[in-house]
Parts: sequence; C-alpha cells; structure tokens
Amino acid sequence: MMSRYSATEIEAKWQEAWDKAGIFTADHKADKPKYYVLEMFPYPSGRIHMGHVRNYTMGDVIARHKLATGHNVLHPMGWDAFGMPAENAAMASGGHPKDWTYGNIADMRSQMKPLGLSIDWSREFATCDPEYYGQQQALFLDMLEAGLVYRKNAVVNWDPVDMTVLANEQVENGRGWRSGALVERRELTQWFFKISDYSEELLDALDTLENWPAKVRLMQENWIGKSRGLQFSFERTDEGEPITVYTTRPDTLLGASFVGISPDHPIARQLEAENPEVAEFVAECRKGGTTEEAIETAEKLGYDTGIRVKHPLDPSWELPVWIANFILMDYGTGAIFACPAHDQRDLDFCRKYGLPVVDTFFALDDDSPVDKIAFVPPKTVKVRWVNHFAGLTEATGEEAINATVDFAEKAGWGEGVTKYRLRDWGLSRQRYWGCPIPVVHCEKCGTVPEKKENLPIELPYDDGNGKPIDFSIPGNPLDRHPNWRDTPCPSCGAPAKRETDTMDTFVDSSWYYARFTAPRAETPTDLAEAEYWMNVDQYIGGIEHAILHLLYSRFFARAMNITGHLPKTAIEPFNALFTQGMVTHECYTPEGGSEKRGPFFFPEEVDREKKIKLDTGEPIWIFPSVKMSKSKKNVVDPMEIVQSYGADTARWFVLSDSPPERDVEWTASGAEAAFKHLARVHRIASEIVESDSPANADDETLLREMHKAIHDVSGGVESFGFNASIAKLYAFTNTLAKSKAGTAAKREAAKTLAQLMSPMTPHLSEELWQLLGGEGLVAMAPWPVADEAMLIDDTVTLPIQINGKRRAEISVAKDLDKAEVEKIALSTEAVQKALDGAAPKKVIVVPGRIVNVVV
RNA sequence: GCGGGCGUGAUGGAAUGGUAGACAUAUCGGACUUAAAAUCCGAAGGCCUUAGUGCCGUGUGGGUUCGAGUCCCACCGCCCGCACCA
Repeated sequence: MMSRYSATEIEAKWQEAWDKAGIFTADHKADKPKYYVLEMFPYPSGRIHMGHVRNYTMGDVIARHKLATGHNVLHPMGWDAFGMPAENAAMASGGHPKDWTYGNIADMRSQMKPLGLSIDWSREFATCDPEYYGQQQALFLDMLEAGLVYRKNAVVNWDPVDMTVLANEQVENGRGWRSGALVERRELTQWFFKISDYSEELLDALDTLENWPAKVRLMQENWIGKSRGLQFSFERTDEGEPITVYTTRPDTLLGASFVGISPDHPIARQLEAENPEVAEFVAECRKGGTTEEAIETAEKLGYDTGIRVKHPLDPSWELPVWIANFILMDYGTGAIFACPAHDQRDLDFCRKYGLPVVDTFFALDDDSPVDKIAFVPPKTVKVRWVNHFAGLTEATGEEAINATVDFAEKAGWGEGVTKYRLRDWGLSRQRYWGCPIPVVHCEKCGTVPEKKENLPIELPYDDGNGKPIDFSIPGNPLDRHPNWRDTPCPSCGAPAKRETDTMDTFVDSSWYYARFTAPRAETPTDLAEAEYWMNVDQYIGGIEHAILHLLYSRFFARAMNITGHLPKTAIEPFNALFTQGMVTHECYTPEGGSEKRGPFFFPEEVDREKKIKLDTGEPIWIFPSVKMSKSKKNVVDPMEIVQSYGADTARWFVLSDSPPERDVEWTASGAEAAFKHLARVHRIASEIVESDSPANADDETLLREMHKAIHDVSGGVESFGFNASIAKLYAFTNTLAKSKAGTAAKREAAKTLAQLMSPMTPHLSEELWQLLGGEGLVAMAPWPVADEAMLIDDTVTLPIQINGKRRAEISVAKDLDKAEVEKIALSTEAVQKALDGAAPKKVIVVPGRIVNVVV
C-alpha cells in the first residue's frame, strides 16, 4: 500500500524521536571538533513571523550539516526580552511588562518548536531573567572597576509636555508621539562605556574578520570614521580665549570664509548666558530630535556672534565667528572653519548668509568658479591649486592635506591629529523594563558600586504600596518608586538612593553569545566552557545590525577579556557572519493607493485574480515585494503554513527562491508548489521501494548524477547558496523520477536525496530514510561525499565565438590540448565563413570553457 | 543630508570576466479521466512579409577587455543604517 505524504504525522513523530535521542544537546565532552552556530536571538513580540522562520532555518541547515559532518554542535536559543514594547503594551492595555514578556516567550516557543529546529533548548534563557541580568550587573561592576564605564552629560530627546525622555522612534516629525509637543534636546548625566578608547583596535581588527561580508566591515570602518587632520587655533581680535578647530581639509585654509562653532560650544554657552538674543537662537537650534539625520537635514541656521578671529596665514585677514546648528559638539573640537567652495554644507550656509566664497583649487580641465554646487573631487584626483600657501601647483587632495599638515607643524601653528567619529556608548535609559544599573548615589560617598553579594538588583514587581505599577504615567516608575529607590549606601551604610536608570537593551545582546556557553554559571561565564565553545563559528542575522549590535558586541568581548570573563582568543566573538534578507509579501490597496501609506486590505478581503475587493467589487492594486508588517496587512503567519502544509514546506520555501542575503517574496503559489514537490519526493521514494527492476546500463548515469548532486548541494550548503542547493535538488529529483535505472541504484540515489535534503526538510528526510532502509536517524548519518571520478565527463561542449559572439559549438574530449581545440574550432563552417580565406587575427582558447576567434 | 547595498523574462531568480535566463512560479498546449482534482509529458525573453546557429536584450549613458549581468565612471530608482526601535 502506498502511503501519502502527511506532514503533521511525520513531523510530530520525528521531533519526538530527536528529543528522545537527545541528539541536539550540546555536550562539551564529546570527542569531536566543536561548531557553534548562532542566529540573532528574537525579541519576544508574541508571534513568530516568516523572517524568524527564514533566519532560524538557515542556522538550522548549517547546524544539521555540521552535525552530519561529525561536529559537536552548539545551537542555542534565547530571548532579547527587555525593551520598550513591553512597557508600551502595559501603557496601552494594562498588565505588567514581565507578565506580558514571559507570556509572549511561552507563545513564541510553542510556535518555534514545531519547526523542528536542532536547538539545544536546555540552554534557553531570557535577558529579563534575574539570573541573566544579575550576571550582567556583575559584568558592569567589573567594567566600572576596570575604568571602562564613566558618567558625563549627554543630550536626550525631551518632551516638555509629558516631562519625559523619548526614544528616537518616539519622535515623529520633531514632535512627541503621545503629547504632540515639539521635542527639545536636553542634557542629562548618563552612564557611558568607553568604546572610543578601542576605536583604533576595533578598526584594525576588521581586517581579521575575513568571513564577514565586506560591506559590513566597510560600514563599521566608516562608522568608526578615522580621519587625519589639522588642529589649530584662531586668535581672537578681542582678548578672548583662542578658538581651536579641527579640519580634515587644512589644504583649503585660504578658502576660509568664517569660523563656525556648535550651539553647545563653551563660547556659545557663555554668550547664551549673557545675551538673550543668542539664548533665543540657541534654543531654536535645540529644537527637534537628537538623531544625526534630524540635525543634518534641518534647515541651516546661523548667528553672527560679532567675535572676529585672525587668519593664521595672514593676521590682517579677519574672519567672523558664527554659531551654526549643523556643527556637532561631539565631533572634533565642536568648532570648524568653513570652506564653502569645497563643502556643500558650508556653501549652502554662505549663500544663505551672504558670506564670501573663495575657490582654492580647480579641476585640471575646468576653471569655472563655484556657484551653487561645491567642487568636491575625490581626494585621489589631481587638481590645480590657486596660490597655494604650501607651494603646491598640481596635486591630489591627499598630497595637499599631508603637505599642509607638515607645513603647519613646521611653522608651529598647527598639529596633525588623528580623530575618530565613534562616540562613547551611552547606556542609561530612563525606563523601567531594563537591567537596573547596580550603583547607589550616596550624599557622603558619591556614586558607589553595589556589592556583588547583593546582586541581582531585581526590578520591583509592584509600586511599593502593593498596587500594580501605573505605566500610564509618563516617566520612569523606578524613579517614583517609594522604597525600591531607598537603600543603604554599600560603603558607609547611611540612607542613599539607587540609580533608577536601567541599561540600554544593546547591553543585553552584547554578551548573550558568551552566556550560551554556560547559561547557568554563577559568574557571567564559565571560562573553561567559554574557552571550549567560543568563538561563534557562524553568526546569522539581519543587515540592520551591521553597525551597532555587532560593534558593541566586539567591544564587549574585549571588555569581558579585560575583566577575566572571556579568553583572549574570543575578543572577536563571531568568526563568520552572514546577513540575511527580509521576507516580503504582496500587499493590496484600493486603486490609486500607495504601498507606503495604503490604505491596505487583508489578503482574505480581495480576489487577487480579478483584482477586486470581495465585498464591494471595487478594483484594487497589488504591490509585490513589500516588507511584511502588521500595518500593511500583508503578514503571513508561519503557524498557518505549518498547520496546512507542515514545517518542512515552510522551511523548503523560505530557502528556495532567493539567495539568502536577498529579500525573499512569499507567495501562496510558491508555498503550494513547495508542498507538492515534497509530496512528489515522498511518492517517488515509495514507488522505488515497491519496484523491483534489475541493474542495467542506466545505473551509472544515475549514480554520476547523484555524485554531481552531492557535490553541488554540499557546495551550496557550505557557502550559503541554499537556493542553489535547492535548485540542484529539484533537478536531481527530476533525473531520478525519469531514470530507467534498476531498483538498487534508484534506492541508493533516493537515500542520498533524502540525506541531501535533510538539513532543509529534516522530518521528511527521516521518514524517507526509514522507508528506504537507512540505519538510525538520518540526522546522525555521515554526510555523503562525492566521488571525484564520477564528477568528470569525458567530453565537453565548447561554444565557438567569433568576435565575442557565439556562432557555433564543438564537442571535444575533456583533456584535448589547446592546439588541437584551436584546429577543430578553426575548421568549423561558421569560422571558415567568417574568415573568408583570411587568417584569424587572434584565437583565444580557454580549456574546458570557450574558444573565441577574432577576425 | 551622510554611510552601505541592490537593480536580469509575466514573476522569484541562475550564471569562477567565457553559451544570459539553470531551477521554480504563473501561463498555454497535450496525455490520463464520464468530468474535475491529482499526476505525467511538452512549449515559452523580445522582434520579424527573409523564422535564420537572423537581429536586439541583464535600470540608463559612457569606458576597460578578444569577450562584461559580472570590472570602472556618471546618472535614475528602490532598500538598510545614522548612536534611546530591536
């Protein structure tokens, strides 16, 4: 009797079998090479989405392949569980962030388990577990002691109506999301990690990350932003302190038209206190959010302070000092000189305020003066200089910068300086649902670290009066908590106050990979375990984490090494990184709608064939490839797919259509097709088992194809070419289905097919493996190895090009030498016709690939 | 605004600088069937009064090369990040 493919039955059965055999429990003691594969852990929103399925399936393919190639695999899962959504939920519909979060974790875990991932669930933790964040507090104290943490002022988004700090995403068009009030930038004392001390090292070490995408390394390099420039001071015409500026283009000093200072520069601060007009201007500059984007795109504003400075090259040349809103106090010295001819921002500013524009160099072939577009050629391009002070005539920007730094240093008025764009990492958050910062503020002793034996400093569940915390009141509930805040000073014992800020959730995710190596240890890590399991051999996640999360993690690994929690070998924690694309899906709007603004219809509200809305019959538009999101009503719930088709279908589909680093478009027909294909494989295998035909001449052809499939599929899996592996699996399935080979050969081919599919469709593969008489679990069966001799064909088909266009093809023996190939190629009719008796100008023979005849 | 990336048939995509469109979807045709579903077989980038190993064709325009989807330059469009979203 032929059995039908029933995913529900098969999947539950094999998940139970894996559990029973305990094959995914990572065991330090096993006598095999270790392999640590990690996907970026999820935020527990409550529902898994297709992006999760894709991310974890990719990791699972790697993990299962490594298991089958004899590795001791660590493949853990946890929850990035602190953060704003939990507080927002409490605000919106009552309840407690903790209950909401743990409820969501339970829901998501129950949605993930049916996917059949090879995860060691015994290592699971959530960052909001006191056991985890208590160790994070210990880590913080060690870092504080090591001088890696300090306090300073920093600006935050301030909502003047709600009297609260806003996250950047809570600022919409410069206004607070709830109050609608215009947001201001306000200073607050905050805790910082000294990541900037490691700028040079984090930059240099990028070169060692060979298995990271080049684009991610480049993004980090630009983010760290090392620059060499000149620092020097402008003497003032009054008696005031000189103004120190930093410039990366000292070569354009003769094009200076003003000196600009940040609204937060000490001189601006002083004027602000003295002069109401300046105070008003500076207040205007502080309007709007803190993001670099908001600051850079804001309209350029300037205020002439009346202060004048002397040009260092010509003391009789006076430059005005302006306060300008686009100058950041955080970068360089907070003061610049503006050269409008060669900087678009400076030019826009000068045109607006009628300041002079002086060209200092021209293109070699064009000497038209700058008008509305600044002339900013790449620094490697040679330009012609106008009366250059260091004597240059024609030189590249690079050469000019070096020459002018030398010139200023020799003349004694300036100094070559290296600076970085990377700022220290502010970790304070004025919020409840995060890891409490374990310090106490004492009137006598100042800021005192909490004692380690008092850790974890746990978040209070209620408001201190036995009532639920009221999250509808703006501001941090910890800050208004009557007794959680009050605590004796760890140093002198006098009444003191706890720090009520909690940590940035990036802290939580900066060391979880290390914690997975010993998740129940009573110290942040267990060195022996960390030494064995680290580094993460393959890390997989979204490109949106290319900079912050990955840079912070690299810093934290270094900090953990310094504080004795990680070995020196683990300071670059991720040996290989892969950034996967999103899952998209079409969305539906009325005719004339927009894929950005909608309005949107749910898939069940429309007939996509007829392109109408079902209830009203009105015409609709279909936009393909839109990022799945609730607001666009185009989310496909993985659980529905798992229930109707099975996990293997969902897994197969998310891997099949697109290269992993690119977005994949979810389509109903694609999912249906994936299911049909798996059912077909099941049917083919069943038919083979029931057949009985003798060995014959087709056996070798099938087995040759089988070895090619082993080679190609393995290659795809090893190089993140999952879509290519799947294409090959389709092709090999077609070959097998059509083959006239004998039963024994077909059975062997089908067993190999089941094995090759097992990282992608593990349940179906187990079923087929059993059906075809495989021993034990396919998950533990040694990965097949291609026989090199079976991969090579005796003859190859070579295309013949004439002047680069394909005109003919020849079939020759694989190892025929070049001269012979050339002779055969030249004798073809097409070539003879093209040559028309003349000799070819040139013949290029690429063995095994192509022949090109130039006539 | 700044930094990074992507762009190939109707659709998702394949292609160490070497036969563009593998594999799949949708479509169309055929077989099987009383019929449908399922399954199996096949066609298919565009163009053409010459149906040809014909011409054109990988966002647009240039360039390098015997040869460019692939490398370089410029432009257009879309996506990601911009330090308190995770």
